[in-house]
Amino acid sequence: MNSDKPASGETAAINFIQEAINEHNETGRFDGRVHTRFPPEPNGYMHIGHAKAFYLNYAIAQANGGLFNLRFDDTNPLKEDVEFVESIKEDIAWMGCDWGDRLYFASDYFGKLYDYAVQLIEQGDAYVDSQSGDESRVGRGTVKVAGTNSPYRERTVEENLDLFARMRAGEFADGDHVLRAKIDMASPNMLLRDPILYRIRHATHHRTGDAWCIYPLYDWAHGLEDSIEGITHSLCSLEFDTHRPLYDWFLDRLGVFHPQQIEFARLNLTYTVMSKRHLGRLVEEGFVSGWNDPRLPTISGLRRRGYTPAAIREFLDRVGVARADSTADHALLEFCIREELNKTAPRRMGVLRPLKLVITNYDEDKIEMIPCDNNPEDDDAGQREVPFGRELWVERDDFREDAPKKWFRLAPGKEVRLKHAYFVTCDEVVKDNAGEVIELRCSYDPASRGGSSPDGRKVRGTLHWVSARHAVKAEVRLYDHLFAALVPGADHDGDYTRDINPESLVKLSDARLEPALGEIGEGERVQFMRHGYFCLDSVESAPDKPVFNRTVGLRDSWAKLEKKLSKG
RNA sequence: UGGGGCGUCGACAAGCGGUAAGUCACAGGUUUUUGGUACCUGCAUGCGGAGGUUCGAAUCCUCCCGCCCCAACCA
Repeated sequence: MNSDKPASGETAAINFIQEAINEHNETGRFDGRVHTRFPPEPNGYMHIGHAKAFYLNYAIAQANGGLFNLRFDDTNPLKEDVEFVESIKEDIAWMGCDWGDRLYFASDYFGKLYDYAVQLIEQGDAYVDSQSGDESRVGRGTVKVAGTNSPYRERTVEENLDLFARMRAGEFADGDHVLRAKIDMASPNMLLRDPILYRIRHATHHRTGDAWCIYPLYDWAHGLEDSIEGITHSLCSLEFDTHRPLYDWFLDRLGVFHPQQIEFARLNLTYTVMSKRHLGRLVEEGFVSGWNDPRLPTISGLRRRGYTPAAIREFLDRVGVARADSTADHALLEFCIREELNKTAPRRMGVLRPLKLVITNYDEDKIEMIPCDNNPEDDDAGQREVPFGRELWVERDDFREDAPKKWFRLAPGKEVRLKHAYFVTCDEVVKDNAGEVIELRCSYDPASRGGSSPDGRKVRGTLHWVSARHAVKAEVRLYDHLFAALVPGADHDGDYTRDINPESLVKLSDARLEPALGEIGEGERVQFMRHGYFCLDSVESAPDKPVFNRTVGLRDSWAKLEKKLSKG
């Protein structure tokens, strides 16, 4: 499960979509063929909710020996841009979803779509409407009141053909006319009240330039895009359920290949927001540093944070696919990345908030190279040698002047184990004028080298450490939920920015790391022992000033225990 | 004149008339040179509610309640 590509057996347990496919295979509806697609609009960055959609499409195709297309649904030149095309491709590929040579654009079908529209007009199934936007809005009625027919609804086929050709030729201004399907203005399904197929937009398209000044709308274009590509199963999110009758109507009227649209519930996650619009606002208003801010659920953010494609896929597999609105627990995502990194990430020692520890009975100039296991979970990971000397950095949080109950770590007079090295006992606490502890003076037991004593005495606490003389200085960034609320905005009338967690990013600029961490490469993931999993920040890290991101912390049962003790 | 979708443990989610899987979370314990990991145990007499059909109902029927989506020339 650690490869970049999903294993074939990895795909999720059978779900209702696979059941539908099984049924189609039995009846021979698609001749046993399974062909899916992911149709993003290039107007923003991909987030983990999109990942659910494209991974589902990809996995379903894989599981059935089928094909998966990537198709950009670029029918609205006002909102779309090539910048997004590239980032979307990068994110989908990174997730291991391979579209082979099947990269398509809805804009490639503009000519065919136009011809189909002409066919519809000729059949008497579409007409040019010349009402203003306001008029047609009023005419559509409301959810409880039937709409009324447009005064232009009964134009002749010839007139419609002429007007439509002139729309395409650029004879009219934006908004002068639209092409509408002639369905039923009284339908209880609002979408069937003569939906608009084309609007006039004198805008330059990022791919077709100025070749067109009329652009198709989603409902008209989407089913045909699927049909043209021979898609068998058109998977989309729940809100398109009411669009399905329209999807079917166009395909039936045109008599073309007819894929099956199937809707599933989109992914929501606790402690975050998940829509391009909401994420975009966070970026634009500076609540985060960009679309790839490590606190965002964007694919680029998760990547920068240190998440792996396999862990995200595992998460998606565990969440499953169903039709009920749901909000997955963010803790499950964290579980998945911990599960993988525990098995794969080399262990290293890093002191985040340094406190000097001096071993008074250790020779001033002596340096020992201490062999340390790279990963107790992986027998093949081997060992590395870490320099040890008289002056060390240890974690400030690992010392308490007044040790609480069940405290296993450093305190005056207490003995602890320095991981892989020696037992040390805290003899003296040195403070500055302000009363701040600035140094611990300890003595070590030379017989305890390697971390165990020949007399067999037990030491409960094991601490990580870094030789002061060899330490690499670095900045470390600790991340927490971007929002403090389970469902951001729920208690503030939807204004999720009011639930922003002020401590979602903590920068520690004075961390001291073992030498091996000075040579780590981008994309490598390590465990800082007793802290969590970290990687180099791909944006702001520099060779002379490394910056590490915490992907996720280790479980901290001491923190829980202490909380309980202080309450009890 | 409204239409559509959905309600099974704190969160996901199996279940498809034969007597409530699993995972995360949570709680307790064992092991431990990471208070990590691993392992063990516990966690729905109950399936939104009320009736009904049946030997038997989360599964079928009826009514009710709740939540989500639809009135962009967005997707």
